[in-house]
Amino acid sequence: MRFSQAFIFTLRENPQDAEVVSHKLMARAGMIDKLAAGIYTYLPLGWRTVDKLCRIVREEMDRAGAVELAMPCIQPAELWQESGRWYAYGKELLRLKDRHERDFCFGPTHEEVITDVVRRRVNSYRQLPLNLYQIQTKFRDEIRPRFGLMRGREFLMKDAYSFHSSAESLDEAYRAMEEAYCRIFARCGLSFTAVEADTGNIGGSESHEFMVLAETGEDAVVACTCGYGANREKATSGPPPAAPPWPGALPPRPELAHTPGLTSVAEVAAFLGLHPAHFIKTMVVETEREFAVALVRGDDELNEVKLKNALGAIHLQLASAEKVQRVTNAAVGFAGPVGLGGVRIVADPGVMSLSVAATGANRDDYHLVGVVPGRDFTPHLVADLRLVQAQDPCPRCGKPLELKRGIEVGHIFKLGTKYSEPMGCTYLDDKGQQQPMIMGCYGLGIGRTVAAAVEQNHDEAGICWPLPLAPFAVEVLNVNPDLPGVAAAAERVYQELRSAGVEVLYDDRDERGGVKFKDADLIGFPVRVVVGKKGVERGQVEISLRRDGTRREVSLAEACGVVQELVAQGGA
RNA sequence: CGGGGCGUAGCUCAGCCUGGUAGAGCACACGGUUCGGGACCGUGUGGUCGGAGGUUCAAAUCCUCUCGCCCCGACCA
Repeated sequence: MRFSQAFIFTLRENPQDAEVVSHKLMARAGMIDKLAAGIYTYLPLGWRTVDKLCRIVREEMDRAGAVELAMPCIQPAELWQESGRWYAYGKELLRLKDRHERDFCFGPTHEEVITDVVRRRVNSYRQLPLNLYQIQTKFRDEIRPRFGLMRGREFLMKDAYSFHSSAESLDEAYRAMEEAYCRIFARCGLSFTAVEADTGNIGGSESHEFMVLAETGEDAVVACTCGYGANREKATSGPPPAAPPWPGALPPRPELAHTPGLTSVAEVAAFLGLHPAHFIKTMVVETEREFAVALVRGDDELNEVKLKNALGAIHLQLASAEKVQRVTNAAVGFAGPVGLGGVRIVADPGVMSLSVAATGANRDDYHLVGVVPGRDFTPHLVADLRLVQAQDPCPRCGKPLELKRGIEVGHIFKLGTKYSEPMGCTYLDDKGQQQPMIMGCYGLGIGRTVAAAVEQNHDEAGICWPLPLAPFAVEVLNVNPDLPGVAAAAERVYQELRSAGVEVLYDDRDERGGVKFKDADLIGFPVRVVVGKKGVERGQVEISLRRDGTRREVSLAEACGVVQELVAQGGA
């Protein structure tokens, strides 16, 4: 491909709305172009990279025994009503009507469609297991799209769905997908980790996320040197340090303490001469069907996802001040479990292990001191509600946990029968009994993975593509296009590389050398062949690597061979 | 949805406070000098100042409404 014909428009400056490096660099390199919030055009260079990733994904999916198909992006509401998600999904689901006023949605995911496809054809355990995948554009009307391709509304995703007649079979497919994902990300040159994850609204029993570690990641993950890793939403820890001994004598029953205007644990603790760990932090939350109260130790934070799961809720949020008032008869900051009725109370084990504690009195400007869990109140449920902190002991080995940030590039789930059951996707087992199929689903964000690759592979000058994702492996840079001898030499190298099957871009533009060098660095071709006047006079060209900047002079005749070798070595 | 910010040339922005002929750099076109790391000089093209309404002799500038975009939060296979 010749640069002059390649539709490449680089930007000298960062677009005004770009926040993270991947967005800035991909926009400047002329790979993507924003059309609307969270909606992007892949320009030719960007599309080539996407295509590279897709090929890798297809190879690994095929290797793992999955079969490709393509489902519609527009889906009828009926299917979503069958699974129940038409009602469970919020505004994130883009709903539309056709000219007959029939309801449709733009698919944010395809469990319903694939389940329908399979249920109408497969009816025997002999036809299982199955694993089907597609690479397709999806749309989720995110509340807040941001960070370019990292959180778009319209985005490309590979999604695979497997169907089984036994948990063992599902497990096999799950492991195969896990391995395929590792191979995919490794082939892309990404440094990543797989962590345990919450299953969210998709549902299911087991779930792992593939995280590319990066400062700009939107997800918090905890990791231990022993190999334990989990999304912070899901992470557990060993027992945190016990609260310090209670100062003074244990009162026979809770006593009121006047704490005017003191609403935070830290303030009240300081005022009463107690440690924050002596407190029971009491939070009122609201789910789609009830109010509930969560209790964690004063020095801990609430993990809302854990609470949501403990309550069996789909949506959960902290109650507004007005609703807190209604539930506790007090302003925010004075809630406590003692004497609180009419709502379910869920306590973290850390709260129950306090021998004595202080907490809100459900009365403005008062706290209770000397509260004994189990004596003065009894929660309806005790469950892990604690948000894991850095330095907490690892739940497996006890060593201190690390807190990192990651970009979620893949997510795999064991769905079980969450879709097959309501949608009647069943098979006859070897005893002639009808059973719902056991399902798994496996997502991989294409655009997000590309963005993550840029986050991990760039420098001051631009992108440093890992060779497998580079839009072109090699650029031939003609420094003096006006000199016929140089042009002929560059043309020769270009043609030889092309004939050799190397993906090469020839910068034949009538531009100054500096402009071409800057563009080459920005776009980030792993290998560069510079053809210029001085070299050509000696029959030499310069070959350099983007990643480490190393250069070498080789003869014109050798150039193609050397480049092929470098490409074969991975361009690094 | 709550809080904050921004919409002026293709791009990045100044001008707005304090109303009075719409600007710069880059890009683009032409001429010349340059030519291995985003060249220089000259000339030129290009703008319903996001939109609607209002105040005023006069609005990019002040007021109201509206749309879009960005950031923080809540939210999220």
